[in-house]
Amino acid sequence: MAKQKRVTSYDVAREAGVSQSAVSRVFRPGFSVSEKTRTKVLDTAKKMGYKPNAIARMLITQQSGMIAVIVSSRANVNYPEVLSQLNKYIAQQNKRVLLFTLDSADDLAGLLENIWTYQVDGVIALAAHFEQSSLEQLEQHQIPVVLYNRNVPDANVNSVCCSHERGIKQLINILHEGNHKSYLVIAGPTDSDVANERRDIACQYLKQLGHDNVPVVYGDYSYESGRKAFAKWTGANGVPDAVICSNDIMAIGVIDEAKEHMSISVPDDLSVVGFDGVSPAAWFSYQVTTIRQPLDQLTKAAVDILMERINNPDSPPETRVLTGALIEGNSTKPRQ
Amino acid sequence: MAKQKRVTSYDVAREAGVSQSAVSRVFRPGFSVSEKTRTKVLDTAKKMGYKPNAIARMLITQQSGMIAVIVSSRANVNYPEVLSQLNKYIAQQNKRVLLFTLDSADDLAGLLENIWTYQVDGVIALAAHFEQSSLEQLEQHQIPVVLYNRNVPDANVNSVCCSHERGIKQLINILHEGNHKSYLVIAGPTDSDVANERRDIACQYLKQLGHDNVPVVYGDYSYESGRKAFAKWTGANGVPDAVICSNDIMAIGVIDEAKEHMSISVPDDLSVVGFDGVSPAAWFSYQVTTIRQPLDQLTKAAVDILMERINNPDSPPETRVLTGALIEGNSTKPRQ
DNA sequence: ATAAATAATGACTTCGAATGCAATAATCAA
DNA sequence: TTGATTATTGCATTCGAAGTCATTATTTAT
Repeated sequence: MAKQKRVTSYDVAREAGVSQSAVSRVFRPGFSVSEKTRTKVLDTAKKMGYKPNAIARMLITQQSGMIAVIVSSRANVNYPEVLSQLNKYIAQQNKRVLLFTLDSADDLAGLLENIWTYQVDGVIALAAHFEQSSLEQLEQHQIPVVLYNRNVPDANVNSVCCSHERGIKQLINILHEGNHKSYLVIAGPTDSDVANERRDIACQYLKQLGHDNVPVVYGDYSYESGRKAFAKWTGANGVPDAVICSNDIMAIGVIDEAKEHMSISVPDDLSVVGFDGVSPAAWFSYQVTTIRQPLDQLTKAAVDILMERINNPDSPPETRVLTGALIEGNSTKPRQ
Repeated sequence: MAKQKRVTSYDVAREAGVSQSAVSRVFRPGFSVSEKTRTKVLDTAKKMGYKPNAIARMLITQQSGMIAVIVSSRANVNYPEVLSQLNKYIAQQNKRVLLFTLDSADDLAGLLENIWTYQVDGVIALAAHFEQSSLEQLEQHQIPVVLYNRNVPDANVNSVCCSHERGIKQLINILHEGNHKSYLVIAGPTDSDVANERRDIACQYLKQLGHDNVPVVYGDYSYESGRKAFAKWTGANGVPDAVICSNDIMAIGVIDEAKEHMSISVPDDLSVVGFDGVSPAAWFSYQVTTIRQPLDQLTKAAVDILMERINNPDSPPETRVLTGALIEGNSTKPRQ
């Protein structure tokens, strides 16, 4: 039970009667070692329980094999899943995820400095509101970055995102063609870029279709906030024909609120659409009409793009926009 | 735009006219440095954009400041949230989460070797089925481990878990006292320790209360699996008085299946209980009677215990069992 | 068999910060 | 002012593996 001392490449070298360099080469792929020494080293290494120290390797190779993933501390509803997926693909590339939490937006500069000290091979940002200057900070350090579901207009950034524009227009088309007249938009938190984007797209497109001055109320993406926002607005203004929610969970809240407290039938008296395509949206009690974000492809694309920049730092920035799939549920229905 | 060279402590030392040691000491808390050199160093460091390299520091101090978190690749439903929480508390301790994925149980030994090479300060395991031997492997390397929601009987391990026993008994008491006669247990995947534990506790306690040979069918914790398991069993055997599901999501599946395909009313004709207390369980359309796992306390406890072992390696192993809160929803009702 | 080409090896340096130790400077007491 | 204490400093070494370069062993060609 004595405190095990760490076995180093020198220990193995001595024991196997070779040089430390030889041991090192055996553990690096594609280096020239004779079969004899290779087996000798591998045998003694196994016998002594030697594994190359990742930290020392990082220091000398200047490559940590780690990818920094930045998530917001007040986690957006489906980010945990995104994180899981990312981790899966990153692990497939034989790299590791090093997690960083961003508490408030103004910590970003400090956080990036911090990330940099870890010599990470790349960064994937889920939550941060990136300014151009932050990106430059990382560029200076030659660290490739991919933004997930975050568009920085006219910046040279790698990013993947689901086309909110296309998706939201599809949803609104259904409502518009279904002859809905009065609308309500329930948007997400205003400090979220994505939430603002979804809101703006909806409002603009509605206007374009002739629905001026559509009211907008705000939630925080949660079930409760959806319920309350809907209850409060309808209490004062009556029931609209259709509610456009910035995510599925709030849409579910709206549906439940209608069901519980009002004698409003969804979809007969009220149509509701969401966004994201999370699993509860498909549950029988809700069947929300929504756009499913291609989570799997999005995360895979993010990792692909990042790997490409890591292996080939001069590749130009790339934005990959994937389109979500329209899911026509049972929460919308044309008016007579 | 030229490739920025890394600023080292030597560079700062030269520029500030002091030794490298001085620079190092300025950046370590609690070391003796005169006020004059401290400011001088800090100024030039800031001017040159110097930050101590975390990797080099890890190598020399033998402390990485990283906590390995092991998650299963086929993620258990609510692990993403657990991960987020853990990350939050670990970040509070000024440490980082390094994620590791376990694909199949037999990779564990290799994975642990791998983890060890990163010199992590500690390990939190969410998913792994740990054998005593694996634990010894880490113990040899002096790396403290905390198991999350995983009991290794008569092993000296640090662990936190929610008392399944107490919770499930509470749920069953409600059903039993509510005069339910026929039961069905829908268990989780058999390769999950937690799932098996929940199943066994339910069956044993039911037996103890005089309900022999309660049938058990299996799902995989998913909504669909809950629906199908319930549909299949009732199709062949009729509707029981009560269904005990190993998690909330399957319970929700059961409720929806009853609602959709059968003219079974929950809770009038059928009582359903779940486990976990995930948010959808509280939604108006379901209101599942369940036990809420104290996620926040569990994760906090895990991190606390780990930090204690890191700072004081000789602390004896500790198991902290937290009790979940019973939530009486609207999915259960006493029989006449 | 011998020159030429190739493969394998080891000595030594490197990555960047931390720290033991000895030397020096600053402070204090008398 | 001098010696004793204490606070700062710098030198040199360390952590553990990787890679450069020159050297030696091996293979191939002639």
